[in-house]
Amino acid sequence: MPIDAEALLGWFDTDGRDLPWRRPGVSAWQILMSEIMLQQTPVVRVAPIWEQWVRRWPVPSAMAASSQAEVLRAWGKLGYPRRALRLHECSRVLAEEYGDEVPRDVETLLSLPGIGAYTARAVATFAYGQRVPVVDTNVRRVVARALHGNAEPGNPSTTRDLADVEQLLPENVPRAARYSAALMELGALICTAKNPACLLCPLPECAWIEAGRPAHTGPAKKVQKFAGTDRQVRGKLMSVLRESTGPVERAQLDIVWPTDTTQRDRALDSLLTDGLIEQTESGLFALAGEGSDG
DNA sequence: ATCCGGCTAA
DNA sequence: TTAGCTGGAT
Repeated sequence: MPIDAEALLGWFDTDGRDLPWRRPGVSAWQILMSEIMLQQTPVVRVAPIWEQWVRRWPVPSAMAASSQAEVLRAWGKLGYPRRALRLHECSRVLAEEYGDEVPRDVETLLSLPGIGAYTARAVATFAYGQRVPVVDTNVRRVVARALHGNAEPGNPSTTRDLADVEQLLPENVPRAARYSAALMELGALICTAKNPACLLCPLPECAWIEAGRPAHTGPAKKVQKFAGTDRQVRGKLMSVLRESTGPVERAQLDIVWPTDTTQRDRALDSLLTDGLIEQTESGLFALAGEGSDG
């Protein structure tokens, strides 16, 4: 049972969000920046940072000319700062090896740092209007429900979902690109994880509705903890270095997590390993690339 | 508590 | 294939 393109696109025209990276004239590089920021991060938190970044780094070479520390500071509290580091590296590769432009084909996009299965296809579709299946968490949920009649996606592999969406895409290329955006939008606004707004859903047919909205069967998703984890400690350590204007003493870092010194040391070490921070010759700590020119 | 337009290393 | 990675809003 297909997901009706006419109904979905009509709804997207009237009810789709006017997101800044969907405006006409936004470059592929700027769309790529938005996609990296949107990985695991809500739209409302990304939008203001993205607006700053498109002005500050309108082309890859502009970002490549900035230091890692500058990029990490501008990243602010978006979270998962390894994304910022990879985007910076990506900008360097684009500037040096691709003539300061974003490649169009999925295979090449996949080879770039920080770009995986979702982001490569998102850029190919949203920046270049190609007919490529784009599968994110929203699309997986919509397909699981409307197509297969399941409350939630089953296996974590997206291979099946890519094949499903490939089948769903309209043959007309620009129409297929809009269909992908609309499918994601439906999952973000209507077919949400909790309390889906089925009464507002534009789809004339939905296998999940027709099955009586059965509950999810199978293992529950693992809950991702945050409080008390190394991630929280890393976040606190990074915050100290972001807010400082230069290298800081070890003691400045120690005070943000005084309880568990073993965990604190482990977190600090992992930041060094990830290349997010560095230690100066005199033993002070700083954001990566703090000393390099930008 | 739960959810965000995932990627990478192992 | 899975674990680990951030932080804010609801």
